[in-house]
Amino acid sequence: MVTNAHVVTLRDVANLAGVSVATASKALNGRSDVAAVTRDRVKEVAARLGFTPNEVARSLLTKRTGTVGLLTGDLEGRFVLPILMGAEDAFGAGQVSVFLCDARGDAIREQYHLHALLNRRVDGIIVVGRQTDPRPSLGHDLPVPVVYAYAPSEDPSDLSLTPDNVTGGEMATRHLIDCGRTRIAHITGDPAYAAAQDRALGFARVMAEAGLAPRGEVMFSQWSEQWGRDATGVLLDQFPDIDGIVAGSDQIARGALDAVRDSGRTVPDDIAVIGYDNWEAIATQSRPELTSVDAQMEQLGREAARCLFRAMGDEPESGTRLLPVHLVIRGSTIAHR
Amino acid sequence: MVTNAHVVTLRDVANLAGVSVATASKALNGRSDVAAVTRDRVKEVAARLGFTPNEVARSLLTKRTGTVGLLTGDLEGRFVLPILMGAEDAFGAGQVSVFLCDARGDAIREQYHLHALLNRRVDGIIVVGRQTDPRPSLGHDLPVPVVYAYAPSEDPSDLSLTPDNVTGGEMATRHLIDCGRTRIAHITGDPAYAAAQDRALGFARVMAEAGLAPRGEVMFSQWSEQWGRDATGVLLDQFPDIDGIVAGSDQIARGALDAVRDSGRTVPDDIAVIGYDNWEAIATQSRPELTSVDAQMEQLGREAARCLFRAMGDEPESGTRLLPVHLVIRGSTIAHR
DNA sequence: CTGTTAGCGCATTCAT
DNA sequence: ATGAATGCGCTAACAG
Repeated sequence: MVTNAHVVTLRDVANLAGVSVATASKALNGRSDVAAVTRDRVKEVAARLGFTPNEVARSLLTKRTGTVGLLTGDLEGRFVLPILMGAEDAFGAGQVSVFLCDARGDAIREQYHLHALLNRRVDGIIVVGRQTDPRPSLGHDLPVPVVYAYAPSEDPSDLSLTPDNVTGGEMATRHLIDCGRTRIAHITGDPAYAAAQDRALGFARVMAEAGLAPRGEVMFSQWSEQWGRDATGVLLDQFPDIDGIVAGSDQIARGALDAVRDSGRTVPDDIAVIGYDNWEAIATQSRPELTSVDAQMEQLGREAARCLFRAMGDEPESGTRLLPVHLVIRGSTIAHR
Repeated sequence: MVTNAHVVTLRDVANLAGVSVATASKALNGRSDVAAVTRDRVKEVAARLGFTPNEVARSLLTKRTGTVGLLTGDLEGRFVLPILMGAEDAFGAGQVSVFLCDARGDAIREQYHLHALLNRRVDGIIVVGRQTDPRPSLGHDLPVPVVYAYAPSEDPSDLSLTPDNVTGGEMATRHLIDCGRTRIAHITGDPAYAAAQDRALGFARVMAEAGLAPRGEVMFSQWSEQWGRDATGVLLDQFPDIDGIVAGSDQIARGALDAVRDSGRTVPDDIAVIGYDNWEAIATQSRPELTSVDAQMEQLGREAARCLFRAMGDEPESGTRLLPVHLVIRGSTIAHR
């Protein structure tokens, strides 16, 4: 703050090095047509003066700012953060800086932020939703490419990346079956969420394939531990022979763990429980630790960044791509020994 | 993407409106010396063409980009996210866009990001740490103001904002005493954390003031539920008459809840438990819900933004300011009835 | 190899 | 009230 009022410019460097601004520019940018001695001298002076190239000026000229916008609906959501991290990471390795915009679930604010981003001439935009339900497209009359992450765009001609929840539900269910369970129920969250429906679909498919009858209907309600406890309580009364529970989220699974223990049964010996999301704070802190399906959000963010990068160069892709999820096995399905 | 290759510029607007670029600029920016009819015409044309002022060009001229950098050491941390949200919110209300940079705990990366931010000519920087332990200063030879949030700078001539953990520890302890508890212990996390030490200090002070002897030494170890369970188990053996536990975090508190229940005792009737951080996912999902101390991170982020805003204008402030925390009372200290 | 000339898009003098 | 000229800091043609 107390520094020299004058930020040193390329002109200062050139003057002090006794060359023209153009030559200084070439020297600093490693262009070939400049004498080695000259280059060294310029670089030395630049370093001595603490010269930092003004990206703003450069951007104005090159029509590329080296910035992208990360437009999120809701920062609070557990899922957006890893996506941000992945994207930030993928870009950070390059030369791109990231503008973070939180619309707080408000369409007006989103529009406002979108304009700010366009005015700032970002090279591209990643839209990160909080749910896997399709969301309205930003439209196609934008001067920059857009990639939708987690929440896909309603418009199939946009490029969207979203985790494969159906396969996730299948994997979870198959894992319980592989563990020798046959009397399995599915407790999950809000039926209004595509995530809940998709996972339930995966569950139903694998059960049918295996020729197993689910213990009761799929139980939809809320994404909370409370619901996990309550639903499990009902389940244990209704089907005392139950030996496996596929939960729609780690929180629900954790509630299930508590209810099973309260009933005097043991996890995983009597009943195996599997969660979803692999939320570390929940999954690794419970007793026993929770086997869970990991949607690899950070990976998704990285991939979104790569897609955007490609779209900024060549032809843009389109369509909704389902990204793979994977299983993290812990003590709630396979006991330690 | 398929749009007009040519982004419309002020010159286009001026041409079509039949005025000079200068006049168009004045009209759009609401300067007084322009005829009402002319202004309307220009505005109409601008709207029709979908003109968006190029902030990059404007920045080059005005020497202000309307951007700030949010430099964080670790996005994963639960504490930085609300701070980001608060800052983003406080700025978003104005005209400032936020660059998000995650150094991932690496000093080299931090330096790298710092340079990128300076090259992009941000108007200011907020440095967000993951712990409340003081961190190295970015230095004073920067051309823009810096505010440190959560993790204060080691240099007292920097401006730092950090939550008041000592008072937080005091509040928690006093609350238990107010609830009629007198045989109180303190279980907390890693003793290497300033947060653990500060809260323990607050605990010790209030106990002394109240003339109460803590049940045993403060138990330091890890910020985990496991530790909360284990420590509480020991405590219950050693001091069977215990009636209150001040936990250094919500996770520890939750472990304590489990251990207390396992011992056949009841919370809060037999033993009151209070957590720290007010981490919703933990505090509101436990049985009973957890009373906790909230450090108001979002508030801290907002305040950091305000401070930076001020520093960008007038004289910069300095020193480490402790921000107030507050108590959120739930069922783990006062039973419902 | 180096320097000169021309802008990038815009806001701001200063004439008119 | 309007417009022509100037320049922010830099890169990219050119010409020397």
